[in-house]
Amino acid sequence: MFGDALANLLAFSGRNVTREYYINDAGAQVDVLARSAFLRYREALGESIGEIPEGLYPGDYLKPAGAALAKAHGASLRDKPEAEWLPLVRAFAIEAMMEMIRGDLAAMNIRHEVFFSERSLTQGAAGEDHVRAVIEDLRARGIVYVGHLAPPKGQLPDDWEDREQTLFRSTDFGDDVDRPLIKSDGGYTYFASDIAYHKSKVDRGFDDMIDVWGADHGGYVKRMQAAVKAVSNGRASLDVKLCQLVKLMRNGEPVTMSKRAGTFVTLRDVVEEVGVDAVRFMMLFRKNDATLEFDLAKVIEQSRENPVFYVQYAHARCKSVIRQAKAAFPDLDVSAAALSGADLALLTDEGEAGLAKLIAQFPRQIDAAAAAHEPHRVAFYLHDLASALHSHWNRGKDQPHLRFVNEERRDLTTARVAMVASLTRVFASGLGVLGVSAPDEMR
RNA sequence: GAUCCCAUAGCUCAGCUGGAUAGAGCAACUGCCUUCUAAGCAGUAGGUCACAGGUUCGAAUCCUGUUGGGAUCGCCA
Repeated sequence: MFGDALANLLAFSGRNVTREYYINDAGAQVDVLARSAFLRYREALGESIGEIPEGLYPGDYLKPAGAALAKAHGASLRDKPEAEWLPLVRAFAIEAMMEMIRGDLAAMNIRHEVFFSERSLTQGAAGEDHVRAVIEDLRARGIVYVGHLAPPKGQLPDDWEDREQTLFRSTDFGDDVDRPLIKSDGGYTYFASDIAYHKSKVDRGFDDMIDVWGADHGGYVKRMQAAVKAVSNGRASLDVKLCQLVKLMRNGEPVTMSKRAGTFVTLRDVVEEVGVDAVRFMMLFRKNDATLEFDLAKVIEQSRENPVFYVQYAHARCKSVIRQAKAAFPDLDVSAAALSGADLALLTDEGEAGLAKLIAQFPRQIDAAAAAHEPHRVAFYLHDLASALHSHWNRGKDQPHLRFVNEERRDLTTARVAMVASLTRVFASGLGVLGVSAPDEMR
């Protein structure tokens, strides 16, 4: 959600943005996934599989994939050796997972232009190995070498053994130690693939890259930035936005996520409970690097108090004013072109001046938020703007001459409607950046 | 042992890249619906900006150190 809003923000401020989703479909984890799916496949064929063995994924989410496999292949895979079914089941399981992920993303209003497969780096259409190519390129430039790594200070891992390995000279680019590229089993490290992936981005012409990671990967930032420098000869930049892990609470108690115990809660569950607008606004109404405490009970019970409604209500009020103005002056032209001729000098009240000032800040707020890569600023700006509008609106209760629609004064109403039309656009645009809907009315 | 992030009101968080009496929401208390939507407004109360130094005309903001919390630390993903 953070990345989606940031991309919206950058696009809205005039930058050329491409949103990519990096699919981790390589490495040992997908083989585990495939074996787990194969187990569900046997289950779907009627076998009793008992407890899911240690080392495989126990989640129920693979059951549909297993059933689909059974439907597509019958019992034909069951007795074959693993080497034969693994590639097939793996591809099938990856597709099933991606289907699920796409569904989750859609439910949260998150869109991507590109889904980039990690597997394609080593197994491209023409069979080329981009990871190998990058390593060789860097080796030729002396940035990759074979050497030894000192063990970490403090606690020594019990299985530590000194060995010679292929290393990336990330210390030349600001990292603390050099980083290995090839595992002891000869496979590439995750980092090696990541270098190739970012190289691919650079080659495709992306000079300003932004990665969005979970905070548990914080130790990874320096080496990735080092790699981007190396791979682009310092031309490209990489900003890594770390989103803190959500600490899920229920009635003040931390919720332990256990799939077996049925206490596993996904963001999608929350979205389905309280609505995508409320969740998105809540997630974006804070800095990305601050830990988010997410009390499930409170979120659901107090969803009425979510600040998103405050802002959406402000937008709805603006729409209401325009409807009322049309009712009072049926022939009033509320198009942007017509309203641009309104006499804004008639807006002399301090509340109106305050609103006008805030409206005028919108472009600068957008620019500042975009430059800092901080979409939450937009959310806070909108909240301030909504506050100013609600406040001014209520002054019309005691002072009827301040109401937006004045049936005696067509010129004044026109000027006020012009301002409200701008407000409407700002609310709609700002909420659009956050990926939150801007309803015409709330009842 | 090392690196990264965080510490602001009882709670959840802002603080526009160094400016004047540090702000909002929730919780508490007091008012406002025959009038454009009360999902709203006005007000009261609540803070030694973790602590100690430093830079500066000026620091919640920048630097150093300390404490407390979180994350990470060859080949995991």
